[in-house]
Amino acid sequence: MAATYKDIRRLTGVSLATISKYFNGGNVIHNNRVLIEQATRDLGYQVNDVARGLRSRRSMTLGVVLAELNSTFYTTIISSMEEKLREAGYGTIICDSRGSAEAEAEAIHFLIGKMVDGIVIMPVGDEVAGLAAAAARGVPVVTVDRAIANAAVDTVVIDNRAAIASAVDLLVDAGHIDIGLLAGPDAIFTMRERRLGFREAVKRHTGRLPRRTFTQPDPVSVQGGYQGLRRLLALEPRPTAVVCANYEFTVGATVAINELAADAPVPAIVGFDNLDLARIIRPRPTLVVQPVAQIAVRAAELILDRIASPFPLEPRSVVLESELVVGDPATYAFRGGQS
Amino acid sequence: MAATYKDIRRLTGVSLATISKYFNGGNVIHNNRVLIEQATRDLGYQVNDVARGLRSRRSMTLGVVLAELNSTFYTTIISSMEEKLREAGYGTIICDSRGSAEAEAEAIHFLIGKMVDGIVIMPVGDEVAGLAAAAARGVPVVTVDRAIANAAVDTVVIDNRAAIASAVDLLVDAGHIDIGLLAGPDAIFTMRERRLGFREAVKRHTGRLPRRTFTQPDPVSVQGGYQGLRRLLALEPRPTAVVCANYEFTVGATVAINELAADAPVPAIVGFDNLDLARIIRPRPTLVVQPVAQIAVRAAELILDRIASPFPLEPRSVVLESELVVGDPATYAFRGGQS
DNA sequence: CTTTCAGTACGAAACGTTTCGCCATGGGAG
DNA sequence: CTCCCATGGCGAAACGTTTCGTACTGAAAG
Repeated sequence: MAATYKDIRRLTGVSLATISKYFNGGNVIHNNRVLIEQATRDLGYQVNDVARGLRSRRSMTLGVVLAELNSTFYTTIISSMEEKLREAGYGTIICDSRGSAEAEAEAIHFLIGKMVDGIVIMPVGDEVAGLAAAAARGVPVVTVDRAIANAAVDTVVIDNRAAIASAVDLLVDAGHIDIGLLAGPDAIFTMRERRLGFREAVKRHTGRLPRRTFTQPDPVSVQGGYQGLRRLLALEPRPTAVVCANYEFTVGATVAINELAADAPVPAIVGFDNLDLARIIRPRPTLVVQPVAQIAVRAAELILDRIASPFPLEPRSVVLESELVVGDPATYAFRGGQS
Repeated sequence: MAATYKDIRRLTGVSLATISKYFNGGNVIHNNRVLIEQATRDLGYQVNDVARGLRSRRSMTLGVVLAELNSTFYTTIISSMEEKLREAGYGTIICDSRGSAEAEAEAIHFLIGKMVDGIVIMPVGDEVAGLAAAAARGVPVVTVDRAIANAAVDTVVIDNRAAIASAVDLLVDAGHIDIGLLAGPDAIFTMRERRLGFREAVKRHTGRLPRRTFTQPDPVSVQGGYQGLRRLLALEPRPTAVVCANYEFTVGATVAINELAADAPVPAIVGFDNLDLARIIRPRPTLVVQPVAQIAVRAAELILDRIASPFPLEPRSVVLESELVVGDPATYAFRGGQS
């Protein structure tokens, strides 16, 4: 159905080798160039990347495995990354692991079968099952957002401890002492780091470790943030401020606060990610904002670099800084002790 | 580097044809089956989909072209669709056209080169440039969310007129007469349909066509919704209610309303999409909610069906209903005439 | 007037599968 | 005991490229 080099040869008399050279930017004598271009137009010819990939062993396709397609944070990263990769000529196959390590391993298997030239992964847990398989086939891997225990892969993360510390600092400055944390399980890199950062920061300020933390098993759930905030508020003494360790928790906590009885004391709150949120919620919340576009761009750079490099590179690790976007003072002010 | 059939043959003595049969689920005598399985394990063998795709002319990969990866509405659809497609054994290559018809055509070109077995597209405008090329190569196409003028492709859309009408009905019932519309340009199918539905509904109720509509050239922009609402409110007489024709506009309009002076009359508002929004904004807004998961599933079904069908099918069109999720009465109540 | 060399062109052999046509085997029907 | 048919196996030829080694050309160098 679709035209091939052979059709072009038939129309032009030029050999396959020369046609290949033409389509790969090589030098071709003017006359042949014109002939090939004419034939290409006449036939509506388009290079078959599958055949090309088989022979050249480069599929010009990258795989992306992410923990949750339904999360703004991840899709924003994908969006920037896809743009960058396409500019470099690469297509992007996206797989959603839905937070399951098993699905993640399957996805990697799948991508290897598709002969992707590299894999960008936002890992579910601390171990990624398919990593050995990828390494065995020389498929480079870059992890994003979450680091992997002692694996020789490139990594892009933010400084999670500093991120949380900046939130704690603000709250302490505002007069809060009893601060709660709403985070996911320690099995998740970001949650563990943020919890550690939280403890460090609280200890640094108060000399004591915090007690008020709530761990929600499902990290990417609005519902979890909702319940978590309610649990925290049920504690005695009740925390006067809460830090939410990711976007979904921030949304859930906001919902819960919205539902508080009018006379109930509203806790101060600092959330995570997604600046848009700051614009639609009143009073304007304070958020730890990650440099999403940068994360994406750096990840793309790392993987492209590694693919291009003729010899194995040392594993590299990029750590980016987050920013605390301070909202309406009413949302983080200290309004006196517990009720 | 990676093992091939030849390696398996070397270890087992079984012919390539039989090995192929095994990996395609054919009948293989018990002894051979065991041998092949053993060798597969020993070698860490995995089928090369690129070679398979070249020979069998089925790449088991689908392309998705969407107008904006940075839009919850689209990513939610992608998420459900990817799951469905993967279950059927297909990988998904995602391309973001960023609202540009040119990028859209490029994306289709790119996908055709990758020998995708089908393309799901959320078109930018009323014409899709690459459609002919896809048809010429027998690559089936399904459009989602937006229909395309007289093209022989399958389509999944919602009943946009009814969707908007349900919003207008609610507002009219609440006592509003002077209702504004915040929509994007008519070049976009959904925007055109929703505007038409709006006019029809208003006319049906009031006997007159509405005058208060604002068209924002950039349809997927929060900023546009923000400006649009301010423009509408600057009109004399001022509309007492506003319908927002998509998600981004709804967010933008909400921001604008949040910024209204405390004493300024707040217009009633009905928005579009993304139920999560309803949970974090207080008072709870009224939203036209599209059946996102269903849209995705139906689109996946259509494309898989068409790929599987040995003979060309009639173009099919699926129209789904949206749902009006009514929020806090305060957000749509009529509070008297214009100021 | 030969030698050399840069610039191109070409044929043929890959790349790792699937698929086609043909052959061997063996058990049941006649 | 023969014949048939179902089952499974095999070799070889694709699929549409890239790439390797070789060969041609004409102009510059000797």
